[in-house]
Amino acid sequence: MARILITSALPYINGVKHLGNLAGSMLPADVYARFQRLQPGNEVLFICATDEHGTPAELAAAEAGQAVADYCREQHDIQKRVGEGFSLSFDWFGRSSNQPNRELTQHFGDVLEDRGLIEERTSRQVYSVDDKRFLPDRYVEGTCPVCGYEKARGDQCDNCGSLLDPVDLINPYSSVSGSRNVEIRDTRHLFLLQSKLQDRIRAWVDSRAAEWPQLTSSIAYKWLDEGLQDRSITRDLSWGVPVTRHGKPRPGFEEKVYYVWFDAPVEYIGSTVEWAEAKNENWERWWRTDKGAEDVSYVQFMGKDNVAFHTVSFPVTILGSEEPWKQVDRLKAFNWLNWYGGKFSTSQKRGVFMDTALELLPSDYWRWYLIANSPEGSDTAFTWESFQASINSDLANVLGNFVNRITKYAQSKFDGKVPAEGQAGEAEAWMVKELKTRLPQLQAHYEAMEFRKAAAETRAIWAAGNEYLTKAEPWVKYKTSVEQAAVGVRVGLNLAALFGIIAQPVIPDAAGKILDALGVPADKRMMGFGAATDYAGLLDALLHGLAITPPPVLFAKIEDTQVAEWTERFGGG
RNA sequence: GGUGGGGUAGCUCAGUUGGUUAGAGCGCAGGACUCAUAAUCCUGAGGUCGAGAGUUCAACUCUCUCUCCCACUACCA
Repeated sequence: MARILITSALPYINGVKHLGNLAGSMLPADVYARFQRLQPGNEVLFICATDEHGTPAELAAAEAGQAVADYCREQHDIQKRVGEGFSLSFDWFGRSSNQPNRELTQHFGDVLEDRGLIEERTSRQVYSVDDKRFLPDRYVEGTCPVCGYEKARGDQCDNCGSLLDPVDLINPYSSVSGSRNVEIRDTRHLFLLQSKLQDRIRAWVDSRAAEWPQLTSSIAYKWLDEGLQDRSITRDLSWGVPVTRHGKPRPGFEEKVYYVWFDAPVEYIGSTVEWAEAKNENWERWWRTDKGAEDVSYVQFMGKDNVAFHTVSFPVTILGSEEPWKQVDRLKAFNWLNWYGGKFSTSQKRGVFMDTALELLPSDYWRWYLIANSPEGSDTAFTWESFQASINSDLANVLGNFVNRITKYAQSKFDGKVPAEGQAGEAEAWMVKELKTRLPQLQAHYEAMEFRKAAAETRAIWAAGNEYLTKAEPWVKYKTSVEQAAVGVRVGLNLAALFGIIAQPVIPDAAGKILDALGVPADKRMMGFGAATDYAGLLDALLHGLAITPPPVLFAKIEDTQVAEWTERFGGG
């Protein structure tokens, strides 16, 4: 009996996420969670939340003319609904602004200070008098001291690529308001002394890196090799976790909060606490190795931009606390899903966003495409043409048509019942051999979190079903021997059920329709395939005489006219 | 600039420790079949594996140089 904790990188609160965000963490995490739930005996906890603090949230709220708390509550509800629309099966979708995260973050702040890992330092920051706020580097613009470009950002010049310090900009101004009434002010902040933990973090990475993909470990080692720098973990903002010491406002920090990157990963734990409070469950047996989490296997999913924070920064918080917190075991990172060679972009409205996607097509369509073309090995391009080709071929033609043809035939020739007659022969032996090699491979790909390969293998198994029907040709045999035709129909119906079972992680809605149509009971939908599996038995699992109902067409094809319309509307191509 | 990842059939991508004629899906051409959403099945065409050099009996695979693309580079998250 395995206990598996799964977290997806937390989507930021400032608006509905695009397909790239979905493909790069929430969706594969969901597919993996669904797969693991289908393994007999597994206990799975799948946690996510909105990441709500920070400057962008404040600015987005201001732009929307709302109080930031109201804005976040509204956006959280929207993201929650959209996630449900995509059948993301979070056990809990929390909020980093909720009380549990606040208390945990303050706890970590306290403990780290007790361990001598925090000190106050003064730093110089750009302050916008008119905006009444300190400005993060990228929100300060001005003339580049290197090349003279007039719209350089405070962190980097887009023209010459130089890395900049905002205090070096010539004629700086606020990109929030455009005001030039900005000045450099001293401000006190808490610094986390990451440099002191360099060796411990490296030792920890060494102990885990063998199980991480190359993308993950190379990013972690790069940071370690460059040397961990002490890092400010507080900000001059009002929206965030208040900085406290022993439960009371910290003197001098009344107007400051913890930096969003300090509190966001803590929300993995905080969201679990929210879940436990709501469901009357025990969160510590998932997170405290002294309270039952010792045997938990913890898997994180994220885009590559998040890897450093999960392999280095957050481990500093956890290891530095010297408390028995559960650490990540396996970490799956993704590259980017691109939009016609460029990037998806919220501000430029490039690409398709989750809410809009659901208006166009059912979630299964998107889920299948984004998993079958997952940006695992490198950045991957989304195009309408390949989306159309993939859906029409894989889902409509190979899977949908298979289910349709066999159920319709059973209905017209066998009274819509699973036939009992006939003996398995050569074609069935071939099919058993296919399943015997392919199902364990499918299983292995899922366990290795190789999602493209899992989708390809799933498709190959569906395709083998069509090949089987060509070999068995019940419609030909029916003319001479109804009994022989019955074998093909029985096996075909059982294959349809099996295809529904293996489809569940990726396309849960359609899989459910198939399994319902074939009357497969809930407890017969598990998919743990291995050496002990009775592969021949899979072809004769449905009860003889069981009434089946051909489901309505499972996947409508995507027409050329739709592609043309969407290309026009979304600016692809 | 530094670091990392890529450049393999028209397109999207696999290619394990270097080893016989480099693979898959889509697309394309031809054929078969008719139960089915003109779906399915079979066959075929198509690649000097970014360029050059080196190591080796043997290189898509290892080394070096060059070139192109992308990401990260710690105060956006």
